[in-house]
Amino acid sequence: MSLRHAILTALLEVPSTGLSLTRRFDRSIGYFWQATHQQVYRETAKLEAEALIRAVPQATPARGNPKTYEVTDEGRAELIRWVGDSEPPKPGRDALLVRLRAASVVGPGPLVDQMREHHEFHSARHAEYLAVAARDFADRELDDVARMQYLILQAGIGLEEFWTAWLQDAITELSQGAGSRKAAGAATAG
Amino acid sequence: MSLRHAILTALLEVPSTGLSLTRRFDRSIGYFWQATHQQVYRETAKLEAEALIRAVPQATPARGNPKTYEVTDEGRAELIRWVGDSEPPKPGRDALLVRLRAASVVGPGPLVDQMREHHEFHSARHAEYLAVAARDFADRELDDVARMQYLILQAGIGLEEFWTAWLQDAITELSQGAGSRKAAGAATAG
DNA sequence: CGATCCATGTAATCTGTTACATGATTTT
DNA sequence: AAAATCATGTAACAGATTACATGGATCG
Repeated sequence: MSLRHAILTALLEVPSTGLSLTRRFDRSIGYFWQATHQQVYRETAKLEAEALIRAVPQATPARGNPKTYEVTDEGRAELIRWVGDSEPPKPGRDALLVRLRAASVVGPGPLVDQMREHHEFHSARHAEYLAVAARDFADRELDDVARMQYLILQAGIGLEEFWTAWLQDAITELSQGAGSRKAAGAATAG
Repeated sequence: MSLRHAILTALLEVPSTGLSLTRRFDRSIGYFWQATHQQVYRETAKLEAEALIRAVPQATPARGNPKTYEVTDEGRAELIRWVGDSEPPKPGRDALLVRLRAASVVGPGPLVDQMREHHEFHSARHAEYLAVAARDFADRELDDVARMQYLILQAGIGLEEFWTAWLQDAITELSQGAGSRKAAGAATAG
């Protein structure tokens, strides 16, 4: 159950409304954990009911009557507890690899086009991350907090770098193979 | 909806019972798509109802009366259709990175131990993949099918390689930093 | 003949996704 | 005054997880 803890973390960093939280799930947090606004609203409602977060009273209510949340002491304690939790590592789910495996059985079809799209996506994101790294972490002394943040960013950079390279290989392979032969229904008993 | 297509692929490779399918989701398929036996049974029931797979009549029913499934022509057609489907790439969810980000706000606690476990896991899996690569793909001419399978394996190898290296870095960083200072509640508005 | 494993399933719950609803506030 | 945007939500559903149930087969 990481969503609530991602929200607690985000709110500790800076108190936010549901919508601005959602926006952050499209950006920095969303690089490794996504959530739609419905998930955010549902979860903030629960968290407020459990008194792990609370709405900050507002002097001047803005339009749409937004509620700004902040984390309570109980919320902070819960987050600290959770950080110490251990969870067995589990490999992610990757639909593209499922597709490629299917393609190895029934033939690739237009899968290469898909891969080109993915390649573009990952390569763009890679550039994005590098820009953030240059902007926020280059040429300065990093304290412990900044070093942890940099580590997270480096994970992102490394992953995008990997996928970009792998997709490039895969595209080359599939483009070459497609013309010469057709993939037959050979079996690999997993 | 990749589960059903992962199942179709697996059954095309080799007809299986629910339980042996589940086992394959612990091994080869499970390297990039996991499923519990409940998911498998539910999905095979649906697939059979939709006539995308069918139970193979058995001469000698074994214990527990297992049903062996195979893919119908409709099933194969559906899989081919799905391989051609396009789906926007979405970055995976990674609970460990959420934890690390939380740790950058409330302090790392015993997170390093977690990371050591993960490091061990990924390094073991890396070795596993390399063994498979050496056993199944070294020193032989690869046809199109084998080359696609090898591509999938290379994705696994590359990812495990990356995580192993990154975790090593992260562990070093966290071990160094932990003694000197405590992470304070500095903010990074995402 | 009790323990263990094979094989399939039900039920409840949680998490995530998609579609739609509502009202208020800017903008044009 | 209409259109677009802000902000929060409801409802329905799909997908995933966890706990438990059942009955037969084999093993010691």
